[in-house]
Amino acid sequence: MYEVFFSKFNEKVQLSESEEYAVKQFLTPKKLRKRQYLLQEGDICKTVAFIEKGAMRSYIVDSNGQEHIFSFALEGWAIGDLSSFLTEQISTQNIDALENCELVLISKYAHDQMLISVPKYATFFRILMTEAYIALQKRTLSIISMSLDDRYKSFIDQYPDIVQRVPQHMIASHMGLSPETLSRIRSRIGKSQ
Amino acid sequence: MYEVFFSKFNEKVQLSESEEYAVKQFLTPKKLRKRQYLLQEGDICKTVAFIEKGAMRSYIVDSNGQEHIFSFALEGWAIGDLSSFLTEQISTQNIDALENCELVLISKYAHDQMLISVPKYATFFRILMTEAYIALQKRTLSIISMSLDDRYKSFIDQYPDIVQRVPQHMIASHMGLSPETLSRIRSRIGKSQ
DNA sequence: GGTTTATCTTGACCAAAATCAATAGAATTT
DNA sequence: AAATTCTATTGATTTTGGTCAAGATAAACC
Repeated sequence: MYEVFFSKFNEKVQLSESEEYAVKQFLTPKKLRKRQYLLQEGDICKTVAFIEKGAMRSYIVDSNGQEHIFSFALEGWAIGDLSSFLTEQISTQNIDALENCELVLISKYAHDQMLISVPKYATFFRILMTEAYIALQKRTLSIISMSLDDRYKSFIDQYPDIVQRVPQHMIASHMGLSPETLSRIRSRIGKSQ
Repeated sequence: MYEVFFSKFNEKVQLSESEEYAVKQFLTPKKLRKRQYLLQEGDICKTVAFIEKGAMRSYIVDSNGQEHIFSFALEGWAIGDLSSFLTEQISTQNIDALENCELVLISKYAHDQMLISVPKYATFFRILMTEAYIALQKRTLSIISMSLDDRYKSFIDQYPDIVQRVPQHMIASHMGLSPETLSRIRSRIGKSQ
């Protein structure tokens, strides 16, 4: 149990047996069926979810009722509304399962406790946070500086597994485009993948 | 010296006198004249800069030679190419001063040392990192889901000081727009500010 | 197995932003 | 003080992506 989680953890910060045991006490397993919600807007994000198996997404709904996907997450990734989780304010995001999922949940209480009592958790969290920031920075740079064709090419290059497992119109939504436009981009660049 | 830096630090994590002294040993003051570079693309980002006074920006240049501003930073903010800083790979970003600046520099060596020897620095860095991520997430959400008018309104609302101190065409660049389009947005919404 | 629903593509048309160009006022430089 | 550079606005035109609509295929559901 928790194989993917601890393999990721040990890849970033090496844990001893006893440390691993200590962390384990704070974790909760959870299964989610496809289309089930982990978080709905208006609620407070009470847990961060680490994905052992499956695929999830987070999205917001704008004033016209249109969905906009903020992020995808596959095995080995974490998902949650960090802003709501840390401040305990209500969230504007929705998070649901794109496939049946096996998750490892970390509650706010568990998170706060581990930050205090398991120094390596603080390190692990800092590293994940930094990596997430760098990835988001890269995405922002590509939005403000690249052509749509290049943005899509770089996306399939960086996340081929997402392209394979997620419907195309959701990738369009993630890029801030209409499905029709993404379809035309693909035909322009030769439907690679 | 370092007033703004330590006031920010203590706001996030309270330091004792001796801890403050320990941190001080790792800091380097630096003044930059307007238009001077802190980092040029092709170089490795060797320091993170904390701004005591002045204004800076980071930007990338695309394949057509066009500049795209990634971020602004004023007093109390930090700036640097985190990806290059942490991995010690060459940077694609340029960082320069928009006004004469007084900076506090933290080198990679100082950063690594403090992470090990000053636990509260690790906490401080984790908190800054988390806040930066949340801000960038908010920006990304606004890009994929809001109208340009609303994005600009929310920008002047959130960063009135930047709007006042930075030329309009740079704000257009930061939003990924042409200067003409931003000018037209302003005339549409009534030139607020 | 057959129906319904989801997904993707393509075309026609429309709306929005980019580009090109000209102007004018501010701010810097010399 | 004059000249130069930077900045912002406005108009005309072009380009790009969005919207609407129809059709085709594939997948999920009963």
